[in-house]
Amino acid sequence: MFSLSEENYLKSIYHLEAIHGKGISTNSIAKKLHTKASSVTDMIKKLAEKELLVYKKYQGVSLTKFGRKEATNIVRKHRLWEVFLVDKLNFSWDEVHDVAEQLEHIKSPKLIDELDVFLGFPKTDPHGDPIPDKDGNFQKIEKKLLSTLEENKIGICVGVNDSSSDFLKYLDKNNISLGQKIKVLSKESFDGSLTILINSKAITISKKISNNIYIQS
Amino acid sequence: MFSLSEENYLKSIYHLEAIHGKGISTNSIAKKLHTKASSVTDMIKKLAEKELLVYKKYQGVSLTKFGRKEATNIVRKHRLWEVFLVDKLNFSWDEVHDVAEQLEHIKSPKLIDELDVFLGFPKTDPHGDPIPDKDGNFQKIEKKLLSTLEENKIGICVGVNDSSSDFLKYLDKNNISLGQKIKVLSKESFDGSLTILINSKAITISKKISNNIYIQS
DNA sequence: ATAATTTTTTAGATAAGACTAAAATTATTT
DNA sequence: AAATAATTTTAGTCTTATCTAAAAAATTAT
Repeated sequence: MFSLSEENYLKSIYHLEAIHGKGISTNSIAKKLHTKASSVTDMIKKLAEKELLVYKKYQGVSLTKFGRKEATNIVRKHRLWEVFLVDKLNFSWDEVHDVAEQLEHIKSPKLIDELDVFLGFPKTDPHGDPIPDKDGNFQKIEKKLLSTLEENKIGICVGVNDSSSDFLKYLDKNNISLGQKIKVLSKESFDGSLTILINSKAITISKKISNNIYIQS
Repeated sequence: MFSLSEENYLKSIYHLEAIHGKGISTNSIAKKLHTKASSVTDMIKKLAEKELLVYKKYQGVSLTKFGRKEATNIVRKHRLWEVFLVDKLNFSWDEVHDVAEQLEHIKSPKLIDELDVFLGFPKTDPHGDPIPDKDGNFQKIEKKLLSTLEENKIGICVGVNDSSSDFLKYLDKNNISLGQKIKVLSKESFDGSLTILINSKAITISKKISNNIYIQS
């Protein structure tokens, strides 16, 4: 069993590896966890001791197989709870993160497996992210950034890159949700902004927005 | 917001007050929490500082109105989660305690109120204990110990005094569950053991058992 | 009413996890 | 290749919640 803090480090390193590959820097972990580099050094020593990751001074860390398994399980729990909150308790997708952040640390294998059954073995969470099964396996979702879609092409929104409440509320306001069809009407080369068609209504979104929406085309 | 430890102290003192009235001793709290008296003294000083309870050296403690409100809310959360586990996730009544003990500390008013809605505003938990509503009110359940029932009288099981897994499993084995009709066939005055009728089958139970079963008659 | 016992509190120590400040190492410039 | 900058680690401190051992107060027994 690992402490709440240890689990949060594991999860952060897992997410960082998903983006940057192996060899995660002390500073990047500190930034992600809103903590100080010195605190990170202390903790990664402990996690290395427990064989959850490999650490060499000044060289960053990489999760071991064991560490990745533990991290995946935390992600599984987080995402299943998110589905529960949205599907059963009327939470909207911008409200689930903080609560799931707490629920993911509850220790009970039966709880999470029964929750999985109860929810009907969902494959993705409310933001389109894949949910690992009991064994840690999950399907990679085919997706690309809306910002890479060409003019006059159509895509289906399948995920978001930013799960902050602010961003999600912006999407709600503009009727952008998972499964939504999006057509790129035009692309402004100067600032990368897009004019897109949603439910036969044209709106213009900034590059920053289109860089945080995943689509399938 | 209170820490996990603070919440556990509040809850324990709340339960002790329900049995023994005001003025809970340091030692009894220590026993309940499996901790040492000196640790309790430290903590109750802190809780008194926060006006959750009243404390005078060597005199024990009593919850303030504020402290009781907080404690009641933790109990509400614990019991609602127990209902969730049994009704929705196929837990049996002897499996819920440890998990609910963790879940009760999740901080999200929306979570618990939506859970209440989702469960259909249950009035009692799987052990027959009342669930406080949002405002902390709950109905007192009319009940007495099975051990006080006279020969040839009939009662309905409405609760248990001991929620340990061992005791609950014993009840399962003997088909004693909430709502079960129980008739006292005979009472042995020497050791207080009872012979009772359950589903037209007679069994004999010890005084210790009958002292932990609540009935309505 | 005094002695013995039990309970409670105080004092000082420990572990986890965070912090600041300074030192060590690595990376980047010029 | 040396100087500067950035990153990482170390050393020492703090807080929370625990503990043990000893002192103080309250209770019980003689």
